[in-house]
Amino acid sequence: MTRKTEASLLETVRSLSRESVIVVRGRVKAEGKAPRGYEIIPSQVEVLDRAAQPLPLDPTGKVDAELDTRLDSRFMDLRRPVSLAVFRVESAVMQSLRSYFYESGFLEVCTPKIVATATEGGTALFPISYFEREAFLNQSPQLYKQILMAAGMDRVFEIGPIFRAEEHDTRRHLNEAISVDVEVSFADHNQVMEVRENAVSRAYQFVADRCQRELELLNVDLQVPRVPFRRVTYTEALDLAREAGNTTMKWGDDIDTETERAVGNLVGEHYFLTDWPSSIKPYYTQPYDDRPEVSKGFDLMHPRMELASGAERVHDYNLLVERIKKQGLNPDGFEFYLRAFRYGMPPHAGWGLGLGRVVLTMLNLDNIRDAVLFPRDRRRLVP
RNA sequence: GUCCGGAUAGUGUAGAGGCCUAUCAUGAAGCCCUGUCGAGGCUUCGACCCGGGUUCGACUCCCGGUCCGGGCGCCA
Repeated sequence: MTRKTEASLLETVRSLSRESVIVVRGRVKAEGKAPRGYEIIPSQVEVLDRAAQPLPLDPTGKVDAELDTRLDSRFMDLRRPVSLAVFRVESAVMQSLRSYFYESGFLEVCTPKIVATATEGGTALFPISYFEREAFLNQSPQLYKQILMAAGMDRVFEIGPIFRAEEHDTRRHLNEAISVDVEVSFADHNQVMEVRENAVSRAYQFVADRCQRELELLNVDLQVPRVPFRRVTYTEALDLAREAGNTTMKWGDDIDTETERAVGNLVGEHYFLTDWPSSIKPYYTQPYDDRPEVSKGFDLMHPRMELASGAERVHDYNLLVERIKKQGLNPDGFEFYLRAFRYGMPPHAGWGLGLGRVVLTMLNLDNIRDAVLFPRDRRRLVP
């Protein structure tokens, strides 16, 4: 290397701003003093793109940035290894879930996210303008998964977005989320609970095997939950919370945050909350034959929060119509859905799992926004 | 929605009526030093969210707004 080329190289390197994109050509040389044990003796340095200054946050992690600052400049935030690690883990979780479903004979499906009416009742939907009509963003693939059961697609799964226009403002809610949804024909609630605990346990194992560097960066000592997960009935959960003096709930109330947390602390690991009162579960949840006030609905719980809900579904047309009416909804609005129940609908069961919450609880993150690349909440619509 | 807390250089922070010409770190510019480190040293640059009020004097206190964080609610 001549002195002249060395001088021009030095000038190029000296003039570089931090985070500029370059190509270095040169000889790789072992060097004990270098941080990674080798150095590149450059013969050519090419500047592909010069980074502007100052940077919106410090990508080396030397100086912290608040979540809001990080989300405003997510592209820069993700250059921090700890931030990127979360999404490497998320990708591994999705890979594990997909491979598990494919191995188990599931079909992956895509259901529409633009829907005609607020058919499911209850939760608030985002209205959108659809040519000359009003339409909505779907809050769940629920009805479409069930229609596919009538189509003979006996085992389906979907990983896709769901939208909820609720004005909640917490560390565990977003207005757009990714839902992992499963529906299985000729299965009851117990069988799909097994699918779910296996899916979650395998995802943990996959991450433990494949993401050691990420877990280390994130300072997570990952415990793979063992199957079967504990089953706790709604009634037992209430009793547990009462004994601990941590609830004011009555049987039939929806479980509040305080009770949920109390039971989570007592159980201390993933568990299923089963046998919910029929009155607080949606119309498509199958009641027990011998005690219709109790349903075959279940939630998958992490000690910190709910991860997923599911149920054996009502497959009898008449019962379904009756339950829709009982919940104060108009069956006319459900015609596209109810039609699928008239010409031979197998019994079926399924569930939906919040991907962000799985990652959040797996990595013990503080805020769901940390587990989503570009989160959408009450106030944040960009980036 | 509601309650509590907060907003200071690009980023993260200290300061709680006059000690503020506002602290420290990081960063940027420059100089010096140096086979390795998040290198080091010195110099310089860069900030009090907005509007009103109280006061001789407001970054600091009061009122309103905006935005942020947390709890609860809502989340079939």
